[in-house]
Amino acid sequence: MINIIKDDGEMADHLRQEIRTRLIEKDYHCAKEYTLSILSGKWKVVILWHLGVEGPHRFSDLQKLFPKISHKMLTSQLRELTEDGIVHREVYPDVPPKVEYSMTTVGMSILPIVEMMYTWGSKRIEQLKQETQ
Amino acid sequence: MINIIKDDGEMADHLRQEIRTRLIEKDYHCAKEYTLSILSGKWKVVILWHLGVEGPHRFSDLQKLFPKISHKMLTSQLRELTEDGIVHREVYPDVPPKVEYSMTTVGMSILPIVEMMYTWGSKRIEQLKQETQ
DNA sequence: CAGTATCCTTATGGATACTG
DNA sequence: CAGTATCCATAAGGATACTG
Repeated sequence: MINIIKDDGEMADHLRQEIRTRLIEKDYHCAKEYTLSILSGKWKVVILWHLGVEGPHRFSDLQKLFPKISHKMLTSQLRELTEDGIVHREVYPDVPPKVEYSMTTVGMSILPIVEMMYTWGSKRIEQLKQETQ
Repeated sequence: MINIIKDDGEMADHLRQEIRTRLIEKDYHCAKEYTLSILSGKWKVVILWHLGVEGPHRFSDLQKLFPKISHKMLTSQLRELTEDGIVHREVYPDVPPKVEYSMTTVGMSILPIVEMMYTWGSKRIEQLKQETQ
């Protein structure tokens, strides 16, 4: 189901929300923009990589993986990925709370793009190194 | 050659510049981030699509293609793509000035990723339509 | 543990005017 | 035509304190 809830909170990713709105209103130029709006975000592709390749992670696991990410950023990136149906959020009725994030089927289907980004980026960085030698 | 010129101008894409700096200092977690930093930008993938599929375009051609883009945005997106070696900027000694933008070889090599983004996005949008029926 | 809420600084991006 | 430069409104994102 298209999640029409528009987050008017302070942390709204404005561009992403705009494209979500345009999607619902069938007013978008191009499907590429939708994909980009899902992947754009300082930490999203690395989060997806870890969830896709290594399996489910808890909130605190991800914090340990990315020591430089702020609490607020990690929260918002995960919420947006969940809203877009890429990531599943499982809350266990434990005390203290336990929340696990994992890839959905839709999420796994976007992983090849992330992998291509990795391959292309690696090659390009190698190329740049050669040229500066 | 890695372009080390750091644009301290007002329109600097901060995240992109940060990753460029980290790249030069060999301080990056992952090559995926570099690729994403190149493609991230409200209009970049659509610009790349048109240049890659339809061939070279003049500045004013692109303005006609995207009536909603501001002059300043188009300028900055093209400058960033040029800095990253994705797009070539050819200035003709004409009066009035003529400037033509085209894909570099490196740019063409990133096009498959843009195409995958298009394919994935189209399928996902179709899927979402089905689910809301 | 896994979040929200608030405050505040920095970055983004539109509108407009000017230039070779 | 193809840009720069400046001003200004809005959005993103860090730090900190609080909560179930």
